[in-house]
Amino acid sequence: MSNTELASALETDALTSELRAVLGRLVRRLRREHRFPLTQASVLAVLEQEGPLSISELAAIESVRPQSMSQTIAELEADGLVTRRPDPDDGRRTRIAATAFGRITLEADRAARDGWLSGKVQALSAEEQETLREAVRLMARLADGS
Amino acid sequence: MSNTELASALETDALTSELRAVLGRLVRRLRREHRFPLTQASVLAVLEQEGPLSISELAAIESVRPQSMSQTIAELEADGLVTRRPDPDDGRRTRIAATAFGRITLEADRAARDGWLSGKVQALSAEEQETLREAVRLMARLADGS
DNA sequence: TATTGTTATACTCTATAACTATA
DNA sequence: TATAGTTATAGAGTATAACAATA
Repeated sequence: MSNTELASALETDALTSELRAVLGRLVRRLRREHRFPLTQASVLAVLEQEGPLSISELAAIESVRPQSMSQTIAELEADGLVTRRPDPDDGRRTRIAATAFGRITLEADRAARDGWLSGKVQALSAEEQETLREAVRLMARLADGS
Repeated sequence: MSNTELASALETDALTSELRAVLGRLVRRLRREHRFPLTQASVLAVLEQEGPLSISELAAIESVRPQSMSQTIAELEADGLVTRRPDPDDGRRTRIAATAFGRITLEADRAARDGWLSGKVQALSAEEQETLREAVRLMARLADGS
């Protein structure tokens, strides 16, 4: 490895470490702004956007195991935030949908939590927002790629 | 609010949602690549870089409560990855340091975990890496700001 | 057999409350 | 009183293993 390549690799390692550190801090910060659990809010937001989905579909979207999603949905249902209906075409599947109460709760949570982050994001300049937008695409590739 | 402002706010909200979603997926992905727990690895890396630190200092760096850090350090110590020595100047403080075994273990973990992420980051173009670098700075402001 | 989903169990990670010891 | 740290307890979030029901 040449000196130039070595220097480049060290810079990449530093970037990687910093990325990992800031991810942790940002997730923890976001968690502290909550009304109800972060995962539940995330699932509810997906359901509101995408309409009724099955447990497996939700698990794939969130990159968690179906068993974990099953638990999350059970909690949301116990709180009256989602309903489950049998899929008319496939007896194995369940169609999960947000309730009206779920949508209202999500909106209230957004005002508190995303509200905090949205405010922060809005305070960034247009150029900074564009940088963040590109970085989100890059991070999605990192997270979802093979 | 004008139509232009409304459109801008909606775009910011979308960016915020996507940022939140990708953070979750990336953290989970990173967790799956582990040898030993993510938090422990993070603390060990700080200790290796910054030398001996107290529980409170580590808690501040990681943005967690001192009680939580106390628990993390107890686990690291039980595994022989760090040592604790009384601070000679302040009887209340403890100086936490990485052991030789801790440094070796961290290196092995990096090969597996940061190795995975580093490889991903290195696969990005120079421009993309620069975007990510800027975004890390922005996210640090979001996470650590008031 | 393959897919969908559940239940049981355990581990990671973090928090709050209540406490001790030192400054 | 204020600061550093610990212990106890609880809750969020996720995983693996074992299982039942349906395709």
